[in-house]
Amino acid sequence: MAKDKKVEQITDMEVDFAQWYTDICRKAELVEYSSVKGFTILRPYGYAIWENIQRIMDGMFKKTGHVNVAMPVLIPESLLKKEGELVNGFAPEVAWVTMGGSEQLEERLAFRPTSETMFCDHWHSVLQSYRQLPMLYNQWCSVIRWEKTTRPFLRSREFWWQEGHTIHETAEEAMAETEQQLNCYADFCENVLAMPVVKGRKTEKEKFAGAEATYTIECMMKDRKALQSGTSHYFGDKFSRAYDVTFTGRDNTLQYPFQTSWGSTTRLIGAVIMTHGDNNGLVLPPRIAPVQVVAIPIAAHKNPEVLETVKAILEKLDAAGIRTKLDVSEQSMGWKCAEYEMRGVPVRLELGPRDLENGQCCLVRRDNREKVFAPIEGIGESVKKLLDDIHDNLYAMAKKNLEENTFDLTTWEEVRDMAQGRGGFAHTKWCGSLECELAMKEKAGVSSRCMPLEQSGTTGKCPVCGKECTTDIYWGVAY
RNA sequence: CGGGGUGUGGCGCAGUUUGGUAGCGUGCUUGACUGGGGGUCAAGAGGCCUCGGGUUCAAGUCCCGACACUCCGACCA
Repeated sequence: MAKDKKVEQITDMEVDFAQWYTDICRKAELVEYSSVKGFTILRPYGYAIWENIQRIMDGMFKKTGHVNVAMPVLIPESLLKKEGELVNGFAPEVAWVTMGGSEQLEERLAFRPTSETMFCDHWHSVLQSYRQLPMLYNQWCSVIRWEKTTRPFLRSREFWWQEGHTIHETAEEAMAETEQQLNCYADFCENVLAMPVVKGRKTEKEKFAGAEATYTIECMMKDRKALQSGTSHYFGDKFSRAYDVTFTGRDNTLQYPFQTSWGSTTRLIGAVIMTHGDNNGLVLPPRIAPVQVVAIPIAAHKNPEVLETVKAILEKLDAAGIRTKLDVSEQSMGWKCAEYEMRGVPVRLELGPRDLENGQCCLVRRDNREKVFAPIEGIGESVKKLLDDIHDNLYAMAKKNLEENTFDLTTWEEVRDMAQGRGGFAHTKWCGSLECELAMKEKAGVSSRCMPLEQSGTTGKCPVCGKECTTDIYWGVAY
């Protein structure tokens, strides 16, 4: 069939999931490789998705009192090195500036891999009193980490993100902030990206360099691998002490503030691709889709009324706050259908002479390709509802994938068999030892994803050493 | 950083085994016909064959060396 022609350009996900992913990134024109390895160009369509993510997430941050700032991109080596764990954690992947013009620099400067140090340095100079706390900062920027191997959105040497950094008077406040922002990410993923998440805490081995506790949201991709999609860290007063950030407290003593940081990145776009995409291409959750409805007039040359009506409909949709696009190009019907499916546009609106007579238009949804005819009267409301239905259905399908591929297991052999088979998340008990965690990697081929915030409270046996323990934990193969 | 794969018009590839004028599909341009799922025909434009050495009368093809992309590991968001 001719309709499958375009599809042939995208490798089937069952044949080669990695190739399928790369095909979508390129063919849907989200990214292009640049001339520097690991540095990708976000093309207009890909960047438009990121802009929608930014706009919505930024609104959520601001609702909880956060303000945006912009920190320098370069960090002096001496500043970066003040906190040992952070340095050790990031040392292998820092890129350095050593020349200024033709002069060798006195001290080399790091491209920021993350900005904790810059924020601390700044707070050191501006913080004086408890009355200034909390400071709830965020910045949208890119960071550089010299990764060994790279993939669009999932792992690149430069990536775009937001990093929130906050300082608080008390440990309790900071811990509450850490949790609040983790929940913010979870809400965003579920309500905006239609991706269910597992919320939990990272093990000592997996936590952020320098953090006292790292929390994460883990998502399951269609190949049943795990993708960490956002993280929130509690630092205690570790960095404050290392960077000498102090304030005078209510009792007139000098104190160290308690700190958090939290981040999410353009990797979210990769998560969306691998959560909702199919063999026809990208499937975008309506709330971040740059184009929510694409209108295709049919046989418009035969009857000028067709185009007029389509334009009138689009005006109504625009008025209802729906992002639309009109395609009057000379391409054939089939071409347009395949094209917008590949680009993941949630709804295609078709209107031809036949529909004109019936006072209706044809709506085709991307998620399940279902066709419905809707009266032109009240089109704004019906499309709005359709977009919500698509969101709900995408969420339900992703939830099903997560639930059907999460298994309660008791031995490492079972976990190994699962990981080497179809894959998925293994839910087990864990004694808490690094030895057993490493053994799971070594013997079962999985890494710990997180200890879920909702712990069952039951007692069971560690799948490696067999010791009685209570901690619930998820394992999986991760990106 | 270890192991594979691939570099040829914009994109996807053949040609490399056995050296001998640079090919195909698609896309692009122009025109006509079409038009409810990648339509038909015609005429065109477009190539330091990744880069650098070497062998040869002659290299896309053989030899040596770089580089890039990509996949699988290890590491990370």
